[in-house]
Amino acid sequence: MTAVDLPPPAACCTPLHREALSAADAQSLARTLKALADPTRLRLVSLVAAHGGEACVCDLTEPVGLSQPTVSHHLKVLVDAGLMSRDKRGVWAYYALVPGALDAVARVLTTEG
Amino acid sequence: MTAVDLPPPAACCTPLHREALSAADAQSLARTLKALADPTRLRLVSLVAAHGGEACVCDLTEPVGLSQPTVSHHLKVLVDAGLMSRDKRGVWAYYALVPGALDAVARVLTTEG
DNA sequence: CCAGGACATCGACGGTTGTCAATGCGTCGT
DNA sequence: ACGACGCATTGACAACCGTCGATGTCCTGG
Repeated sequence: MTAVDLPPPAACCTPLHREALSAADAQSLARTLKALADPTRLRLVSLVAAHGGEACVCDLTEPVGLSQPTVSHHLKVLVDAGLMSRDKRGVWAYYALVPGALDAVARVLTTEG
Repeated sequence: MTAVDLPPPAACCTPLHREALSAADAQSLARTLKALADPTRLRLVSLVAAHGGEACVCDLTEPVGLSQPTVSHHLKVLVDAGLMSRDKRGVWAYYALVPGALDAVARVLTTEG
């Protein structure tokens, strides 16, 4: 894996309701949204947030009721999308929300103002 | 199609960063996000918004560069997700954003405040 | 009534995705 | 040094998704 497909920041730029999205921007935003568009990953995000902003895989496997490899896979998707960060400390890998990443997505979707 | 899987309003309820999402809420929100997590559908949304809030299929087919059945399919997905509305007037079918639907999604994702 | 246009639906096909069991890799006690 | 633990990676498989061409349906104009 060459990490060639790193998304820019997260869901950069365009307000979505002001001007027609370019094909490239649409693809970039879609990649971020696709990372969120899964019940398991949404639960992982909210579990991490409710767990004090940080949690290791072992904290998450049981609540979501899936196998450890599957949870690891989902967390990797979230990290690759720039929504979460991974910090390996000793034997444990701590996952945390990237501050502002979700808000950036929300801002693109907002049509108010 | 029995329209059995109508999503509640759109992406109801839970703030996502306050409490752990229930499995049901996660599934509901994921369904809405999945409707948005496609480059073509994002462009359709922004095209409709930039087109004065309303557009017919014939206005959208050429800008996205896809076949008419494909565009119709994507629009149906957006309508089923509660993000767009369809109004058939004569021969044409006019699609419009459901006011507040995108903002509801954005509000769930926001972690500020 | 008939021809044509706008849109929806159907059937099919390739690519992607979510899941698991099995396995590999570091790290910590003992 | 060795075994146990936490996590990542791999390979496989079923289910789903985006796309198209072909066809069906409804409205309009002549």
